[in-house]
Amino acid sequence: MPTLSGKNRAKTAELCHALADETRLDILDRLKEGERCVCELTEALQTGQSRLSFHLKVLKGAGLIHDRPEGRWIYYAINADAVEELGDLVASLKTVRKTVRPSPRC
Amino acid sequence: MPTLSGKNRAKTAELCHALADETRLDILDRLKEGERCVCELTEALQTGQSRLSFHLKVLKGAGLIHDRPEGRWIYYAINADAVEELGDLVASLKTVRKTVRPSPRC
DNA sequence: GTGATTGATCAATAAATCTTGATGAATTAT
DNA sequence: ATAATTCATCAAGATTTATTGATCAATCAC
Repeated sequence: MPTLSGKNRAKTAELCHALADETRLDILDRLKEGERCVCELTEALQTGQSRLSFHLKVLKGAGLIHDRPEGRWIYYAINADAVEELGDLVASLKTVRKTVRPSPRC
Repeated sequence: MPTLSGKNRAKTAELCHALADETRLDILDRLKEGERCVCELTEALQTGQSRLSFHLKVLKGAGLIHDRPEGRWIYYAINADAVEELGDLVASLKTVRKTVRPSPRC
């Protein structure tokens, strides 16, 4: 349960950092259709293989995707658990207290 | 509705980037208790005012927080709408298709 | 008015991130 | 065995982001 506080904060930041890039969001968008190998993604995103590999590594490092080597190919797919964790974060942010405060002093 | 695709992608990336920093997560965690002025946050986070101001600007730029100037103080608070948008992103990521694929060729 | 406080902004530096092209390991085809 | 394909990794450079200290405008107290 990665929340805003405690030692999970670093993990939450890493998760969000992985999502903080248009190329990586694009990758995730493709993976929503199901697992894809790197060459398929390279073709789809029209970009360099090295560049794609870098972003896949970031996504994998954050736990958002996982890979499944099969012969010459490596298939990547969205990790549902990580999405759950992200949901927890949103839920946590929703527990905002109604601002009932006496005029504060600084 | 900021999803993974289309022109909203940039906005989604900005939203996630704002969350991709431990200091900013810390700020949000404090703001969950209700609105706070900068000097309160500076006190709570034990950090420089300039540094805090920078991160507040990032959060505000992403729409995650809003400010309310009152006399000498500026109160910051979480923007519930932005949290909703984040929820949409998570929902979007949950619509992952079951990987039913014939062995693909590259 | 003077002086203190709140908070933004700027300039300079430091640090992290991204991109590109090259190389190399592993697998498959011939 | 040789050659081609898939993909990771590395080094170098460019671009972004974050930190620090200084300055400035606005508000409030006296």
